[in-house]
Amino acid sequence: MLTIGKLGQAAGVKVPTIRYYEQIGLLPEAERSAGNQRLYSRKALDRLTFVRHARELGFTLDAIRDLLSLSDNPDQPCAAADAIAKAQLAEIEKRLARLASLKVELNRMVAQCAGGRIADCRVIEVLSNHSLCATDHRHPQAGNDH
Amino acid sequence: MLTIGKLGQAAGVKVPTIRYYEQIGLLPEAERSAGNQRLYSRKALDRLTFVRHARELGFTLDAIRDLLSLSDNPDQPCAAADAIAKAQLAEIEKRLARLASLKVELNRMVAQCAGGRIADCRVIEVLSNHSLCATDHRHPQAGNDH
DNA sequence: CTTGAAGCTACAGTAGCTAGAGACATTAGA
DNA sequence: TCTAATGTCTCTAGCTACTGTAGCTTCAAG
Ligand SMILES: [Zn+2]
Ligand SMILES: [Zn+2]
Ligand SMILES: [Zn+2]
Ligand SMILES: [Zn+2]
Repeated sequence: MLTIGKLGQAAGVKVPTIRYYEQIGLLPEAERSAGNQRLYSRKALDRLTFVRHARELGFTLDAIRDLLSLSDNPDQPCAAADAIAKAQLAEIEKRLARLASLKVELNRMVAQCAGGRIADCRVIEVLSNHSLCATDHRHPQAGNDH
Repeated sequence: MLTIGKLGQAAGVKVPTIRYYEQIGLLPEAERSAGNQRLYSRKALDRLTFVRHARELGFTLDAIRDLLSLSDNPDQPCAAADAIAKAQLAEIEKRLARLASLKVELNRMVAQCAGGRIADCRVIEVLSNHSLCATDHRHPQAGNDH
């Protein structure tokens, strides 16, 4: 059995994050020692490692919740899990496309500025006026990365 | 003079968002009508349009605050504005790189799954075990996109 | 037995909004 | 002119996924 600190180290997750996951019901309530400290089994470590890896791949906690409960039913068909992964892939692709067009515009802005006064700054100018942009980078609904 | 609703329509910004911007001091306090409703000038519209465009390009509200105050001093050199834009570009590039590697992994996961039971699902398998990943997509600090 | 690290709970804060409640203002039509 | 519909007001709470704080208790090493 591991304490929360050891578990965190082993999984690469900070201690408060583990407690947070328990609080929101993503992880089951941990067993407690006589002195009320949380104790974790190896299985709990696997679960947390799964969570961490899915987070690193950008899945939301809600998606991870679903993935966890799917992975608890090994005999079920995996279509639901695949659908979640595909949705995540689509989301990532959407963000990639958006970021790519932002990059184009930012590059243009920065490259076109000659470095004079604010009054002549291309950065300020473009920010004031979208019609100076080359692409339609406009906000087709994004999510958050991290 | 425009009411807040007209202003929002003209700039493409929702009414509560305008009030929020005022509340956090990003926009100056608006004049008020006899009946205590906010009234905006054309200059206020320009300012809000600037904010919206900068948001669409992914700048944080803090960065926008700085850009706005820079743009109020047209005779100053524009180095500071350019630096903000360059930092934003760097940030976007960082996120792009990360998302690109996430995309690789998600694609692999999805492609490798044959669509059987959860027990054999490649999606679940990869999520359980990072060593099945092709790249090192690991979390080098990300931010959020819009 | 003492000390310091690690654990506990509970609450506040982050970014950038969004949504709702309940009251007042304005405007268009009958 | 009255009324109904829409718009606006303030205030509060909620969203994601944590992170940090305060003030305490427990545990392990020396
Ligand atoms: Zn410049
Ligand atoms: Zn633009
Ligand atoms: Zn599958
Ligand atoms: Zn991986």
